[in-house]
Amino acid sequence: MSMSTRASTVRKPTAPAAAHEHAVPGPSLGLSWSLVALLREWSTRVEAATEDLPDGMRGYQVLRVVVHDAPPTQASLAARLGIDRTVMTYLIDRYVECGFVERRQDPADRRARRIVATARGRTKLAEVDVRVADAEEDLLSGLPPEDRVRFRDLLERAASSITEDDDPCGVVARAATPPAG
Amino acid sequence: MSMSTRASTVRKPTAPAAAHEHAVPGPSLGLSWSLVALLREWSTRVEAATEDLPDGMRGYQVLRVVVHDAPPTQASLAARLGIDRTVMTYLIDRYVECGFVERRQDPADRRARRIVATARGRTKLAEVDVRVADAEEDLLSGLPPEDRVRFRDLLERAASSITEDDDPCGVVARAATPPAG
DNA sequence: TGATATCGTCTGTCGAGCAGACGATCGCCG
DNA sequence: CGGCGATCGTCTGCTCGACAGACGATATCA
Repeated sequence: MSMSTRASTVRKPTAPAAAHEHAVPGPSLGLSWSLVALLREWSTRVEAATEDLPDGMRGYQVLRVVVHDAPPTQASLAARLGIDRTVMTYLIDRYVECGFVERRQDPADRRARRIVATARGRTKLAEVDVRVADAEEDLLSGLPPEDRVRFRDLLERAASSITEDDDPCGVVARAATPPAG
Repeated sequence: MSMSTRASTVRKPTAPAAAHEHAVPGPSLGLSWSLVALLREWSTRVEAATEDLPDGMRGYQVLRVVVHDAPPTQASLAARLGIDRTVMTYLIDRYVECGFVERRQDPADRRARRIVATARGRTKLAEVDVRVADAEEDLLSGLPPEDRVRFRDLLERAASSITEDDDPCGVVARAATPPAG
């Protein structure tokens, strides 16, 4: 769908815990506001939970994919997570340094490097996973348990519906439709 | 809670729509993944919807507060949205240039400038609001309408529970607390 | 009145992301 | 077999945004 390079400038809001204004707008400033608020808090917490991992949350996402998927190449990782290749290079560098992953020549394509997780990397991920899950549960502590479950479910469905739509051929095509038919 | 300056590095993932790997991990990579995915798509779309506003989505948030609240000072705006004061300065600058807002001396405190929206600013906001709402609705198009409503509701409740918990004194204090000692 | 804190502004520095070029390798096609 | 374009990972240089710090103006308190 090629949103072009346009969208940028969304950098993380810094949030140095500075606010504390008494002029809280109160309720319902729209979906945007809720999402932004939730996101800010979420990223703060997850960032804290992943602080001993290189590149914080982003590195966490990378490690996650590396561990759960078949050893991906740097390019596929980059594409999947929306990270630049050049960035992926030194991101992986740091993970190699820490002994969390290894670069291996793909015997089938000697240009590519397969990124595989070390035992240490897996252990670390498991550990951080717990902290992250914890932080997330904490994040939703304002909701009664049943609603949390519902929320997670809806969120997941919404997200998966997106990642599928990502490809214009997507949902339909995957069955048996010739592209642009 | 003072997360210190630590949490950074969360910059927006670029998302040049490059992926299209067939190795979609399938279901349930956790809340993180869903949130990240949803967020990425959301910010791409909202960014597009707010592209003719200075500073994109962030500027949009600012304008929103300016229009809906009593004229805030730059400092309160900055604190509220987690933006640095020095950044807020030139952000407002641009909005003044565009004629969307005005700076007015606060008669009660001549250091502070009250940011007030112009008629033009209000109009523009209304226009962008529609586009954003549109984009958001589009974002959830993968969910049946009833679920969208439920999702919005849950999201909003989760968010508001957070912004209140934000300040430990928060809800209670808002009644009658002297400003910062 | 003087001391201290806050508001908004300006300047300098730092770091991250991105474009572009490069060597190595693949795959294709003649 | 040998050339040709494309791709992978890397490196380099540039650009842009965030943040620290200093500054004048003003408020507040002693």
